[in-house]
Amino acid sequence: MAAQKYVMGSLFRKLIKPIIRPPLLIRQPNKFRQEEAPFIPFSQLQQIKLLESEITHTLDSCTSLTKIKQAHAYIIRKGLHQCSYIIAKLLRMISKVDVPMNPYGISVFSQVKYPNPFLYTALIRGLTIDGLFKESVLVYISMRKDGVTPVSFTLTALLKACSSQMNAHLGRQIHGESVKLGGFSLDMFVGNTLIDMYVKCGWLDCGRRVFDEMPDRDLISWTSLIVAYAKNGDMGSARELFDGLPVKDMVAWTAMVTGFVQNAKPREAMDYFERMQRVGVETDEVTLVGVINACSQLGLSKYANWVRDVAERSGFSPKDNVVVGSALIDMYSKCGSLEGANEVFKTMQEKNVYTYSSMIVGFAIHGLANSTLELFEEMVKKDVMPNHVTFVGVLTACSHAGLVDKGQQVFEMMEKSYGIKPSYDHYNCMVDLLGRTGRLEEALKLIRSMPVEPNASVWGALLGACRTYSNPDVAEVAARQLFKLEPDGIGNYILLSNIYARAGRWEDVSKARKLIREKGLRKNPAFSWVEGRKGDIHEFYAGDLTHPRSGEIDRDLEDLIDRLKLNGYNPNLSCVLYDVSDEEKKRILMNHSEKRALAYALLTTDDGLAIRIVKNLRICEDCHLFMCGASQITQREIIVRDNMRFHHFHDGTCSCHNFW
DNA sequence: GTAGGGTTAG
Repeated sequence: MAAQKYVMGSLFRKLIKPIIRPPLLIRQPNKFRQEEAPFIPFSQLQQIKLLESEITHTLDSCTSLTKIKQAHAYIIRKGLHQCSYIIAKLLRMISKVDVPMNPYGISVFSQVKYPNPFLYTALIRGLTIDGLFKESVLVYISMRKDGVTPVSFTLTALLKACSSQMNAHLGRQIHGESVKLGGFSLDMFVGNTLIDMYVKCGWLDCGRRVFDEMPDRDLISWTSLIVAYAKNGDMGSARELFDGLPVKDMVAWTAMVTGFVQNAKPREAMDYFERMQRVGVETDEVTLVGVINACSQLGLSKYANWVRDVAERSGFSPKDNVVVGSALIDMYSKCGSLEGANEVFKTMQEKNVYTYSSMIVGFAIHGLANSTLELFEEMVKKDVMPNHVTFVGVLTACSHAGLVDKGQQVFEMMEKSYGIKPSYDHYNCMVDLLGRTGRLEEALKLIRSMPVEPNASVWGALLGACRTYSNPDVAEVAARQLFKLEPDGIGNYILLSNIYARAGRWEDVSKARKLIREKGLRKNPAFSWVEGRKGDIHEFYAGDLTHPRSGEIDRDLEDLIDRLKLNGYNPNLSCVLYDVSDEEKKRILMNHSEKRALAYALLTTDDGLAIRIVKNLRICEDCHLFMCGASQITQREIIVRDNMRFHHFHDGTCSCHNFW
């Protein structure tokens, strides 16, 4: 019976809609309505309808404040400035055209005596887009005071505002209230926006609950949750949800690809992208940026060219797409190919701050300080405003090249000339810059002069410098702070113990190692990867001899070491920070993952080709020396990307000039 | 009106 009633109800609404829907002067169902709403005869209604469509049409082409003002004057002349529908349209145009909603939009709005819910909503949306959160909530409050019932639109606009303010409490309150008012509490739009809000505010569980309670879900609901899990580092749950999707569109696939990239799983990202292509899902700019980033993380050149090809074939050429182009620059430089990066940079017609910054960072991590500084000047000349990332690039370049004065000059100029306040990242670069040249005390002074409390990465940069300059005293100062800020950061304990080891303070070494054991922390294994002949990837872990061609690798490596020794190479035993015999130290050094990766590459790739090795930790002095020698003896170019920067080994020397 | 995105190093 009840069901029948409902069907009748909706049928009734459908039937009468064209007759009773007042197309213009929609009045609020409030107490004034009956007395004050003017009666419009049917003949006039027809005319007004025509006018309405004419004005709507004009509004669509409003592209500036002047045009909007003209349109508004016209609306007033025609006597339609009280019409919620028309004014709502005007407000929507105002937010599109970048005219401030406050005060112009508000003044237009306040001329309407009886605003309907859609007009209120247009104002709330407009204020939200302008970032005027408080104002949009105030409008909502006055809407409720006036007895105007919010519609589904209103709720999505408000929830979006709450999400941008990270105020899930208020969002929940507003939603709860609307549930009481009835009707649309969990319609798909509201539900999806609610999920998104909870997720963006970090209330993943609440988001999940909304998802579970929604009577109907669509792809958007699923994708929102997939993204939430991915951002939370839970790719397992993301994958589970994704697998459960009967129909997967481009956005859902892209969410997975990007999710893997954000969780530093580039191989899985590539894998998903390939699957996505196999099932014939289209690729757009966003997908491409994801794959390109995956490739940057992998750092292997064969994939780089393939990805660029895919981009071109999908119709996104760096020539006319600044986003794809900038991402490609970053990718090529992280794959060790500055030529590739440069080539893309030159072909790009539009260059923005991302483009320049990517190229600047590219030069910086390859140690080309002069090119970095030149490009920075060019960018300024062309009126592209640098941002904080640009300065990270410039400062990194100064740091890698030991240009202390220049770096300090740039650091000061940042705020004075460009109004960019130094952030942690910039302090980090400066500590690194001072620390690398041995000015540990100065670096410490800089940290102590910071206007905000120094964070872990700043202290970490100092600790790293203490390792290079074997300074256990300053190291202890940094370590004390780090242990407070990152009690579970294994790297800090290892660094400190290595610094003690260098200084021969073995008792302190064992104390530091005991601390690690007590905390149950596990060391990150060191590994390297290298491309095989067919673009396949081979991973080598330090001391792991399970590669199928381990026997040959061992043999060739010993052979290579013997040849290097004839050339004057002497294993640098001080790189082994264990208190063991020299023989054992030599064995440990030989099993460093980058050496094994090199031996494998020499074994399997053709002469004349550059060998590219990517590793997860910083290259040690002995391996650096070894690579220099190997590049001379074998006459192969060797490019190693460690977690800091690139080293190009060529004919016995390295591009970093042994300063890294 | 609702979902996926660009440049950061140690």
